[in-house]
Amino acid sequence: MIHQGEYIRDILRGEVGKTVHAHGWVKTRRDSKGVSFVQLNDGSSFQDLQVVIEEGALPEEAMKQTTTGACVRVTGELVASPAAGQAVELKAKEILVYGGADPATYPLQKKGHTMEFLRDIAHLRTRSNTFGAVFRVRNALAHAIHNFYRERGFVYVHTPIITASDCEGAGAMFGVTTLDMMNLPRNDSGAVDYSKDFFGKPAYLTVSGQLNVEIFALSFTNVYTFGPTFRAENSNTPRHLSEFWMIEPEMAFCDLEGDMELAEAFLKYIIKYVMEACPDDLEFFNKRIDNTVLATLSQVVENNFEHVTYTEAIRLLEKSNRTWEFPVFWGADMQSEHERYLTEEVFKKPVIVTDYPKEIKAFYMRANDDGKTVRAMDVLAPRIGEIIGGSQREERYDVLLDKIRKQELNEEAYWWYLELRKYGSAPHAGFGLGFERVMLYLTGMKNIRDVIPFPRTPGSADF
RNA sequence: UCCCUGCUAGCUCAAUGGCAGAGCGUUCGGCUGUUAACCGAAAUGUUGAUGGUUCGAGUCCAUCGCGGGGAGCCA
Repeated sequence: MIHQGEYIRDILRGEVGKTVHAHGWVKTRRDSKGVSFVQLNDGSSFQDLQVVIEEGALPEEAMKQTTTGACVRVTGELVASPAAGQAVELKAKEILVYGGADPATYPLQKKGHTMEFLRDIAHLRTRSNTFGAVFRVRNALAHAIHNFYRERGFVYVHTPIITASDCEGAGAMFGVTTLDMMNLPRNDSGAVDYSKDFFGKPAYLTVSGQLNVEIFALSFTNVYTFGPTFRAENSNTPRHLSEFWMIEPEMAFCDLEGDMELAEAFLKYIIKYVMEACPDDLEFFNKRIDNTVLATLSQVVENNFEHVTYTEAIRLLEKSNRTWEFPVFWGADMQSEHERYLTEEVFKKPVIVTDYPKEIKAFYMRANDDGKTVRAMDVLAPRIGEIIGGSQREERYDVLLDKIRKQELNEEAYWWYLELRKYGSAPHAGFGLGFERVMLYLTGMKNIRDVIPFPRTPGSADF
């Protein structure tokens, strides 16, 4: 295996004169009279290692197989590069071809490909410049998230992926069953008899770890989850996946102000972290994908988020003298066009909207004294819309029970959630952040299917 | 799920209802310490599928499939 110090990333910073072994996949090859140039990449950095092969230095058979897409090990001397583009290059003395790649059929060309085409070859797109950069950033972002919470004493909680409680929210859920679909057990009234199913009752893939993580917040104080989430909604947009990753912090002894403070610090931290960890990759995104990415990220890190209440936001929209496709009035849910107007035209930066009407928000959000609004907050970002949704939770037993009853939810299903308010309740708050939405923001990529290794969307679960 | 739009060579795209094209890639040759190199030549097609209209359909019509943009749902 390859150890620290042996990746191409390390070789590029290596000492001239040393003999090194470079392992990787050939990105391109250029031939001149008497010399060939092979760009080698092992995923460890955006920059390739330029391998220089003088005529006759390597066996002809091996040279024939050293084509775009081939996997090779090159042994040689690291030398200073006489040309621009790289500080050092590898002067080949020996080559081992692990696996060739027929140039006539290898689909990746030197020229740019569309994201749609690359998505169809998800087993090879990881070797392209764009997806190399995307997945290095994704990796750095995951580390940034854990670092942020660890530095603040948060406990990382693994909430369940399979859940038998259908009380997690309004999102459509995927069923999990081992029943024979061709021969379903029925009860007397003809309905499916789930007592015969694997868990003895209907089970689903989780749409959120929030309710579970609240249990841990009321024991470990500050906690977070970071894991996959599933939505069976028939959403076909560049911003939705059926399987995506979500980060959900939850803090005891915390109100909405503390929640917002953490959300802002969190976004700034992870952006800064990735900017420092992946400068080459971000520069590539800025050059080839979206030339506003770097400026936008710096701007977010350096400035404070805007804060408005829902009521103020509605007033701003009403004052705009625009004709909206969806009418604006107090009590209406904000639409994409409204969010975009606020973030892209009024404030031109992330905006935190708070205190929404209780009718358009979830039952567990803490009621304000005005009787009309709840302590909810959405962080809206230019271009991608809602990136964080959170709230202070209703910690008062009677108020929560009343809400569950008024919304005609299944009171019994929430028995343990209610008991958390009965035994040692505490004010607490949290939010959910879509991991891939942050990826869109960081990379400037336009489609969420291109920032996750293997996208799952309605009608599509390849690879 | 709704609205709009697209599907032609490996890729990106041309083609008034009338002979199926180009660039890139590939192969071969040339030139050059090259950087998405350059010059010349060659090979490459069930025009997404199924029906229909027509003397004749890549082009028009219908249905289906898949992609893209927008919307809804949301993270």
